[in-house]
Amino acid sequence: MTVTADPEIRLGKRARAKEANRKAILDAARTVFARIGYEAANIRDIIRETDLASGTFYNYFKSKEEVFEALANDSVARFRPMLQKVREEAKDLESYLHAAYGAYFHFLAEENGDAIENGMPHMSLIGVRIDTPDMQSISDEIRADLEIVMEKIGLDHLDMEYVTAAAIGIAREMGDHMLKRRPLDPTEATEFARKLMLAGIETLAKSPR
Amino acid sequence: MTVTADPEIRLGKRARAKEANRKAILDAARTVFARIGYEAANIRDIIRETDLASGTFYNYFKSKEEVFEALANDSVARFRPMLQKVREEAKDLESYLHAAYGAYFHFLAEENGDAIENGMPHMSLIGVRIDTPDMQSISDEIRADLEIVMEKIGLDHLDMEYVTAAAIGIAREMGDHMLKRRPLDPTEATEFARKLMLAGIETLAKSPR
DNA sequence: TTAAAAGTTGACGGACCGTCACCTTTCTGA
DNA sequence: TCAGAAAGGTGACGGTCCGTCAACTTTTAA
Repeated sequence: MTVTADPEIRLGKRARAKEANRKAILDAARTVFARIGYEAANIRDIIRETDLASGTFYNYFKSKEEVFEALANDSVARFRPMLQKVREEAKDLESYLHAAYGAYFHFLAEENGDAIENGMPHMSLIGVRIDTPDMQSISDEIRADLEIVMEKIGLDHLDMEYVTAAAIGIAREMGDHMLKRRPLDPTEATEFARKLMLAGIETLAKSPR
Repeated sequence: MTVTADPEIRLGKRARAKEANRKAILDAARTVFARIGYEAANIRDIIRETDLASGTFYNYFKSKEEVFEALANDSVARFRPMLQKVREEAKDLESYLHAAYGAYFHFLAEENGDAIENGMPHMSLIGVRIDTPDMQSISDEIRADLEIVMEKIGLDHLDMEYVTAAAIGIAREMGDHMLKRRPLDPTEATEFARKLMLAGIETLAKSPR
């Protein structure tokens, strides 16, 4: 006899419907964005892909942009634990860069490997040139991580905002290009970025201020 | 007695009006984008800012996006000669990186220094996360330049697409942050990027393939 | 059992879209 | 110089999508 673990039971009918509707809208949006592209898509297209009425959309989201943000935040939510793991396991700067770039490029390859292909704008972290608040917070996390790692080895006198910006800029731009190559090779991209950034940081640290 | 140098004379009334209308629309667009932001702006807002009729807009541009592209291309057109100069004067990799980043960050500072401030999305190269064809061609030019400079010193066995992507990613992301700092210090950003990238490339070149 | 609360529905007024028939201005060449 | 042709400006119009809201249905809770 199940106690109260199953969402079908612990949540009322009303709450379950809400969850389902929200998910239906997000799924529909993913489908529509993939089919005709984010720019071209409109709210009616999305709602038509579900069996809900147009008015219902507005009980869940204010705009197409907000739906996009929710999808992007899903990606961020999936990525964040990886970053957490990277943070915990990193021994030094090199291993941190390796793990962080590795996590990012592999994540990107998996998220977008097939899903995109056609004209769809990047749904995951990359290229979501719409910078959502969640995105910003990832950037902040990385900066904090870098500061910790670099402080350990006495390189914390650098301009950490720029260091982080450079690290992220490399990831974003390289990521775009990596996704266009066949076969997808996130490992290659990881090695490249790691070496580049490591050498850069070490040299900057030595250079006179 | 003026011969035929003055546009007021060498062009017919018709042609002059066309130029003026086009310019009026572009100026209005710049104003409106700056005032209410690119996303929020619509074609009627732009045309209302001129003394033209709505139908006239479509004799010049197909959409708001196309206007944006024209504005972005203006920036690109202003930037391209600088890149040309950098190319001609660069002696080696270090001087090329210095000159190229310098050109970019100073250009950015001048273009956006005041003009932006409020919520306007970046109009110049940076952050125009809408990647226009002209933008792409700048990227290609830089890659070609880097290839030439690096070939001279025997570093041309690297993955030049990734080298270029990294260089541009650093510029884009650092540029965003630079613009948010007061006082604007493009020289600082230039130094940072140059050192980072130079060390990275040299190390990559030495590392076993 | 039933009244209140929550949530859904789709029709509606409003905004912006892109077009096009009409009109004004400029150009051309006789 | 002038008349017919060409270019281009105009704004009203039908169409689409927007976001809202009163009416309705379903769920909850007492």
